[in-house]
Amino acid sequence: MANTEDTNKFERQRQQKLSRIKELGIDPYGGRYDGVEPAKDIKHRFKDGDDTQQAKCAGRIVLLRDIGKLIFITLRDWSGTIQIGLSKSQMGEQWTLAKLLELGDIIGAAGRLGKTKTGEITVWADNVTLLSKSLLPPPEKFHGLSDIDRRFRQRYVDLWANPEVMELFKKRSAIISTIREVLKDSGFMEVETPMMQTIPGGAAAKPFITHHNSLNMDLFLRIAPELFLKRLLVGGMEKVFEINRNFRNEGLSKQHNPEFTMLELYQAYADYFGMMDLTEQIISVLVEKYCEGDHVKFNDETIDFTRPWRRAEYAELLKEYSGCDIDDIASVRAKARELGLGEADTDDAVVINKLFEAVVEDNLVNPTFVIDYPAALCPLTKRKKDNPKYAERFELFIGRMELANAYTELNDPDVQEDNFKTQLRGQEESLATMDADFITALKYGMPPAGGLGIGIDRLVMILAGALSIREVILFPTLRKKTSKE
RNA sequence: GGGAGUGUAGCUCAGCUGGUAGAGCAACGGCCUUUUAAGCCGUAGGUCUUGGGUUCGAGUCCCAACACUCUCACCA
Repeated sequence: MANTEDTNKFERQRQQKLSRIKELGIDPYGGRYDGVEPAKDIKHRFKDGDDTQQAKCAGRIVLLRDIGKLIFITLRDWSGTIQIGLSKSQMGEQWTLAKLLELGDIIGAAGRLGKTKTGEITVWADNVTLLSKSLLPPPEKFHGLSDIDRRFRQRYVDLWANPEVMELFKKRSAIISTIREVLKDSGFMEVETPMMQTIPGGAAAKPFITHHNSLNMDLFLRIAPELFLKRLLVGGMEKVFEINRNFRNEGLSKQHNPEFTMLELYQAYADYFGMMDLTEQIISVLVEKYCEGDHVKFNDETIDFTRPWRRAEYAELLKEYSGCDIDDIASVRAKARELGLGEADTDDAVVINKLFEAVVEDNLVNPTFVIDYPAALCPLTKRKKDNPKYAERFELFIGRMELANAYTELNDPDVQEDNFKTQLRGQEESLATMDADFITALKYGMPPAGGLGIGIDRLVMILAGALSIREVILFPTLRKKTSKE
């Protein structure tokens, strides 16, 4: 791998160039460089035929064509690329430096803006500044860096060697900004609640444990912000949201990273139908803004975002895809057994849900709100008034992935306390660990409310066409490198 | 944790049924003032992930370890 003795021979060669540059009295690591214009803007403002135009830019050398007394450089900055032309006759003393430049170096260049014979907009530099000498060889110029492990470990190389990666993360950032705008325009306030909690609650997941020295106590990295955001409802914040990390100590997959970004929001006096409308609205805005049309390609399929999105009852979908009636628990168990889902010593609700996950979820390509979950699976959710077997909850599926989860929040402290005490068999982690202070908060009175969680990483995957969650997280969780370096 | 696959030059990859390692790019030395993955001539670069084994002989076959990928399990 990298950084072995073999690599060092390349590094040594570059070190020698570094020495020669220093001997010329040039600082190889530059400094402040003012007045730089993005490459994209330079190209955009270029007017053909006007040879009085000047330009100044800075970036990394990604291609270099040395034709003797003339050097063409493709410079990449944050906005794109632009060609720099260096000619011996125009550069004078700086020609020595020009000949020492190589792939990967970061330079600044200023001079006349013009075109070459072949029509390429070019900055004919009369001044070149070395801003940072690169000491390691860059990846292959055409294929870029494709070793997937190295791409994630050395994202700093991936980002400039593979421009589409940079574009993806710009898009991610823009998506999150848009979400914030939409919510703020709707009167929501952004808040931050503890990432380190003494009781990990709000979801069924194994937490990471850490320790605080001077308090001498264990803390848990949060698996969800839910119980704190609801405390804010009690406090009188009527529309709150948080976009931040959750941590779950579970397996990794194309859809699971141990730390992932969630939007959670709570709206007083709303319910899960209100959350459905809001979800559809937010995501539709994003599709409109960041996708071409409302039919989005994802994983060789087309997702149809045309509104309104399908709303289907949990029981109805279970019937549709498994043939089982949710109330006929014997047939549900039989089917689960048939599929090898392990239903012994497991509560009915858990078996039903295992079957649902095995049979239904993988079919939901177009946006689908699955509504009215079995109440036993939803300890933090208000039950349906007309049918208390079910809870006022939905999950949104897109592209066979669970993207959002929402419900009418339970605000009855007595029911909540009972739910906390109920432990379902077959479910390793309790859905809701007893949090006495949360019950106390509810006893002061929490307004009826709708709550919504949207998995931001998965949403970005859909909108950007990324098939793995690690493609949309800058530094995904990886195994520690033990061998070599 | 189970299963499948992959690991060869700095990078991207070839290497058939076992006979002692190749290309392109990058590098190094030349030539070249309008190139576009520039071109041409030349040079150098490898404990074929690691450790065992089979064999006269292993990049190639077998076993094990390590890493990565996919997949199943796990997973609001």
